[in-house]
Amino acid sequence: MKKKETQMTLSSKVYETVKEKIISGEIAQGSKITEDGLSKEFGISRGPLREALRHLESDRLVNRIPHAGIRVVTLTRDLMKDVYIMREALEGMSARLAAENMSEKEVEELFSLLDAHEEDIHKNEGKLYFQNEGDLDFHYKIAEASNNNWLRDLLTGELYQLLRVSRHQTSQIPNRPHKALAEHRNIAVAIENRDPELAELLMRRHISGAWKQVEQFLLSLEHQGQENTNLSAIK
Amino acid sequence: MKKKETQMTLSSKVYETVKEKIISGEIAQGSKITEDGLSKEFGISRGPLREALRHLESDRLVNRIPHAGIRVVTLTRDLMKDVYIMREALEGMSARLAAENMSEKEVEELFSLLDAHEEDIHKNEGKLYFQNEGDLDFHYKIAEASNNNWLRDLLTGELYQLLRVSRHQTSQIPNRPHKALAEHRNIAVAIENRDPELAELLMRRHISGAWKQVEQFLLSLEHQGQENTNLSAIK
DNA sequence: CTCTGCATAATTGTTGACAATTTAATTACT
DNA sequence: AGTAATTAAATTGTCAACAATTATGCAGAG
Repeated sequence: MKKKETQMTLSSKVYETVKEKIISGEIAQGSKITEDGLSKEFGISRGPLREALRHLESDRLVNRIPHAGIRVVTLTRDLMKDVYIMREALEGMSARLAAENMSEKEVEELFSLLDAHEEDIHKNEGKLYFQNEGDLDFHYKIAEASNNNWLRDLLTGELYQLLRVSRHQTSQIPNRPHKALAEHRNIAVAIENRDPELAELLMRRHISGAWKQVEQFLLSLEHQGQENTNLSAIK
Repeated sequence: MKKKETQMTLSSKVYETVKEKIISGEIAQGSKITEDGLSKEFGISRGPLREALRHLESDRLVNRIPHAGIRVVTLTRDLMKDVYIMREALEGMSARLAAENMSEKEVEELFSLLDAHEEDIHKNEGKLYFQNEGDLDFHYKIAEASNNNWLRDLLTGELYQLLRVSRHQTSQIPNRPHKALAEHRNIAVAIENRDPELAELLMRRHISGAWKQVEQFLLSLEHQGQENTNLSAIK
């Protein structure tokens, strides 16, 4: 499963590198990207770089305006709302499909994943990073079980990446890991029982509930006059 | 609202042209595309062409294999199933959002659109083209009313385009336009009554019902030994 | 006759220079 | 002094040549 690094095309390598820099926050949200600057930084010509930027654009990690330039995405509250609405629709469907298609073995793996997360929660009480990682792991696994390539690509690609970007902002949210884990377990049980309707319903509730928490957090930030945390460096 | 043709970039012009050629069937499904061939056909260099192909790739209209080449998408039954599942999830959500957000004026326009379709059906009894056009018009309008940029882009972009490609194969399906129109009306009424749950439910039924018809049609084709209609020109 | 290995051809990946467009800064005019 | 037009700088868009990789065809050995 190891990829031959030497055979990877330049543009795909640059794509991965820039993507990680955006997700990690090393390249700030809303900051402007110049092709010349990046190409010199990586020591490549602008050709492959442009293709990498096209790829990032279709991932919605950057916005391009013809002749004007490229800006890294800015996670406004409106954008996050769109993301969570998409997640509710797509992950709900994904949970339904998982309940229909998941093999017995995969269901077992899903439960052992949940057990591992419970361990992590007890061990790392208060360390939100692991909780968030665990949350994403669970959703990732459901998406892979959907047996629908397009759906899986969207959930584990664009949407997943934007969530990782946002995590740097929302990681301070005082969430309740036990509650989230319980919700995950209920979804897993519905899948185990081959109950597609219930699996979808529970997943949708889980995600819309998460959005309510995130939205409250973002609103409280804005009301404290810190709205610039999301809009920094626009100009 | 008119676009300045002269300001459109070459790559975007080529993108639109090739896209229409694929949708119209002028470029056959599964056929191989060479950069050199297309660039000579359009009289441009390979640079902009490659970016156009990248765009088509992210639209899922072509498949690219590194160093090996590019093939136009082939609409297998499996792919169509994925598409309709996506539509059920996303258009269902779109109908829900439309019921929440659509302005009074937009609702009126939606109903007059339906009236126009009814006219078309009576006038062009048996002319399936208009019926399909009308069907897509309705779904297009719902998508635009969702007030969610990402959702709208997906429905009116990738998914919409693939449906247009498939219409050349499925246009022979003996559908019942009055039934489809009645379902559209019920959805519109649910939106008018500001009933998001019902609007979503009806839209999902409408789409999954359409898929059952399309699937039956594709299966009957395969059983008649005409499965090659979908896979022609692979090699 | 089939399989392996090499050489050739075709295609994609990459580069650096050049052209076109937009943004800004400066100058001229009211 | 303020505004509009004009020019200069920076950035993106495009091109054609070159390099790297993969597929193809042929020759020869088993």
